[in-house]
Amino acid sequence: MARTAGSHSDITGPRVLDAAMRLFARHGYAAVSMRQIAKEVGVQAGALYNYTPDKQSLLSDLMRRHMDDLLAARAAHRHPGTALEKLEEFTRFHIRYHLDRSDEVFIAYMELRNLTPENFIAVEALRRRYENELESILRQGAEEGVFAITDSRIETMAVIAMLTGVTTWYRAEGRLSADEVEGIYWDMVRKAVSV
Amino acid sequence: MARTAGSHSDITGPRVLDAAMRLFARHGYAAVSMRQIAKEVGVQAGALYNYTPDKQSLLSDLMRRHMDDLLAARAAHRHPGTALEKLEEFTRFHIRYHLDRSDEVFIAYMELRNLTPENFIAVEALRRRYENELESILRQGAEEGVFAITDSRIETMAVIAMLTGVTTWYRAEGRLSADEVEGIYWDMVRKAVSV
DNA sequence: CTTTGATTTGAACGAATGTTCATATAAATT
DNA sequence: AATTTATATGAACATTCGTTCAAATCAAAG
Repeated sequence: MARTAGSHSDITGPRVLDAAMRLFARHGYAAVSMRQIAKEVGVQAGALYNYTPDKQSLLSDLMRRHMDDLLAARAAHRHPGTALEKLEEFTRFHIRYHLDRSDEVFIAYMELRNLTPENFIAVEALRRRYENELESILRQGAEEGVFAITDSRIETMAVIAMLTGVTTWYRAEGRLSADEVEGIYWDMVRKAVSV
Repeated sequence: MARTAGSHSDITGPRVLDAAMRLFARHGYAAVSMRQIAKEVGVQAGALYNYTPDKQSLLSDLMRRHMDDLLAARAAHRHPGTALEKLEEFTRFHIRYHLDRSDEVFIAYMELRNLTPENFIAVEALRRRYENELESILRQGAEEGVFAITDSRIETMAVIAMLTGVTTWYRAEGRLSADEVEGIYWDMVRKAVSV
């Protein structure tokens, strides 16, 4: 018996997913070859198959992990309170979380069509659970009489689209800090859904 | 001399761009082969090169044409008026236009990274011109004292992201008509930027 | 040091890629 | 009917693709 601990797979394994994430985010899943990923890791293409059964699994693993992490992080931030308090918390959480992980977010939104049907269904279900968090906040606000909700599903999608869009233009070295961006978006979200 | 009029290229030419648009929107530029496009047109792959110098030109032509059409349509709708009137006009125009051309819009937002650097610069400049239309409306509203603008560039991007997001979930056969969707989004946009 | 087995290499596989081109087809002018 | 030329074919090109696998490598256990 040998090589149970201290083997390279502990190191190479994560690096494969890491390289795949960076390359998929930059060039797109279909445009990235297994050989490019291998080169980024510093290994031959054949070695990748010790860590993934195929290329498709790299993509679906990245997506599932992202959605799982997002849902877990969100659950950790959830507190009881008024709808307005919850909405502010959700807004600030969403922006902060997405700014910190622009690569994962980019992949999660751009590469859905490159998922196998079954993988797509699984990832879509996780995404739907996250969206439902916001929708139930908006519904609570409507019951409290503080939010003007015509169709809670549409308002949910509109708010999420607005918030997630921040990843397409925000640069850490840019004019505004993440805190300032958070504040501006929170102002807009609050006004957009308020009565 | 022969074949100046009535030749097949009048028919095949547009069909090539049309097939490319549909397939790029569905599967992504990198995932679509010239042979798939040819099959959709009902022709052999070699014949495509009577209508495009290469695959990249198909993408950049689609994008430029879309941005040109968008800017021209927008120019045709532009009227003098208050900032609020202009914003409503912009909002309704944007949603209506984007709902009618979901394939073009999808490509224009998803395939930017597959453009050659020079093509990217050209398309990005057109997109920027369109965004500037909205930004100047927001600035006018700030001067009039009716809009609360902290950073006009951010508010511009936020509004556009929210509006464009409608293409990701709207289905013509769905629960709501385009008119109803327009109305809901206009309510949200107006409130989001108002003082 | 030898053994053991996890890890990596490097070559090979068939299939698919974008593009080219000589050849064939067919429509419109002469 | 003969000629001309735009259009399309179908085979071929050099690469690259995802994936497999026997053989080499190498670190830890005995």
